[in-house]
Amino acid sequence: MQLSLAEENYLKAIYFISGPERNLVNTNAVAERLDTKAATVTDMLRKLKKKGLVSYEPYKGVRLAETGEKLAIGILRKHRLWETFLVEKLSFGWEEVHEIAEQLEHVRSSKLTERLANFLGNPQFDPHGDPIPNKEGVFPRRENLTLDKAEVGDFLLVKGVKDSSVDFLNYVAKLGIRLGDSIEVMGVESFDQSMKLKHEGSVLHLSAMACANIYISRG
Amino acid sequence: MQLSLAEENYLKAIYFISGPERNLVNTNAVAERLDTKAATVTDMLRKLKKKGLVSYEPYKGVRLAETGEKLAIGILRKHRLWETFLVEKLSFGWEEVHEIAEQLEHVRSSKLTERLANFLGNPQFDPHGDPIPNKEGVFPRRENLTLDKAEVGDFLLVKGVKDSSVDFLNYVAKLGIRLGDSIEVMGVESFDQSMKLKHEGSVLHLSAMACANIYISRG
DNA sequence: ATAAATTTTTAGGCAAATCTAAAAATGAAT
DNA sequence: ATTCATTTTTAGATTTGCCTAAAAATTTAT
Ligand SMILES: [Mn+2]
Ligand SMILES: [Mn+2]
Ligand SMILES: [Mn+2]
Ligand SMILES: [Mn+2]
Repeated sequence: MQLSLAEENYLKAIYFISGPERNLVNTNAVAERLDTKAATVTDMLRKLKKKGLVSYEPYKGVRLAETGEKLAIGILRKHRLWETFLVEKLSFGWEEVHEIAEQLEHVRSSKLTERLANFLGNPQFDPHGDPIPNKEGVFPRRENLTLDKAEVGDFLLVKGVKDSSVDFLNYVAKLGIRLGDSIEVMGVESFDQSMKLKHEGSVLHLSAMACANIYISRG
Repeated sequence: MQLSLAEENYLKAIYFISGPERNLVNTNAVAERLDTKAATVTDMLRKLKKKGLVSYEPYKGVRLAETGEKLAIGILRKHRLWETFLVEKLSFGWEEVHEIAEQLEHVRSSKLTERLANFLGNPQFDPHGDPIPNKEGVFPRRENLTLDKAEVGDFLLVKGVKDSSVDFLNYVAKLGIRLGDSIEVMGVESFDQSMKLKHEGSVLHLSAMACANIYISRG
């Protein structure tokens, strides 16, 4: 199946919006995510349906068909591999790579994808801690535990970020927090749930909102 | 200037057809190279002219304007850098990389291009021995001497291939000839100008046609 | 110098992906 | 159960890149 760039982006958008529960996705949600108009989305949904990539009933919503999901995951795999390449091999900052990977993910060559994965040491997670599906589309397991759920006295490892906006990524980088770092919860302010943390020997204060966007694992 | 993929391919096609002498390029030549129709080319030439990227007079021909040439060389730089990456880092064969580089060359990010160049050690020549222009668009010098011009007794170094077709690249690879190898001319058959060569200790026979497509330098 | 062949452009269309504006369906509120 | 608001689709255009067929210009041959 030879997809256009636009079709690939629609599949990926539907994949993300529908989430792990594979919910029905609204036309407007797709339009907003792709920064386009609802009428444009309707056109594309009919096209994707005709190609058998989604199930779509007018006014009801859309969800990925099996083929569509396979393709979406394939594009996601490429996206995250390229992001890893850019950070690990070309020394890009983790806030710079998404935009470039949005282009690279559309390069068609399964041999390239697999050679790249191998060159990178078959990474399981991308620079933001997001799981990279393997060639068969299977994701490595990751606890979806965020820092705000931790308790005083916990010793934790930083596993990823939930919010991958440039602003948040820059903020986390400025704090010196990197994936794999260990953090100890020293206290939680009951007024606003902000946290006092020990990180690399020094003490940090993070808002509840920031904590809710950092993935961690226990010990 | 934000170019479409099609526009970039036209600029590159005109660049190659016009050659180092910057000759006027015919509509049909562009159509043939891009595997499209003359009428389509005419449309695009008017568009590129309006953008100031080419000078074009109906029925006369087209040539790149300064901006157009700069852009074409920039795409060529990316193409050859990606080819180098694929061969050097991902162990692709030199006959496989052109097609993939045709896609990668359109990825827009000057930071990516320069990081990639740096990662590769700022190579001067691509896997086919073709010169890689630097960031300013300046090409490294290469003698355009081919093996068929050499004489008996010459000691030579293989510098590149003139014909980059998959067939020829496979043939040269099968012979075991690689860039940088040294070759000694043992004899030239006066009947058909085929050459008897010493390469890596053994003796090779190459047709005049093959020899005319191998770039060499003297000692 | 004409005629024939070739090249190039023009005319008219088509498919993909987008838009705006209007109509229709759905869902929420009285 | 109507009415109102929101969501979604339809209708009608636009732009880009491509096509075929016909016309026009240029080049080549007689
Ligand atoms: Mn990303
Ligand atoms: Mn990522
Ligand atoms: Mn190439
Ligand atoms: Mn090359």
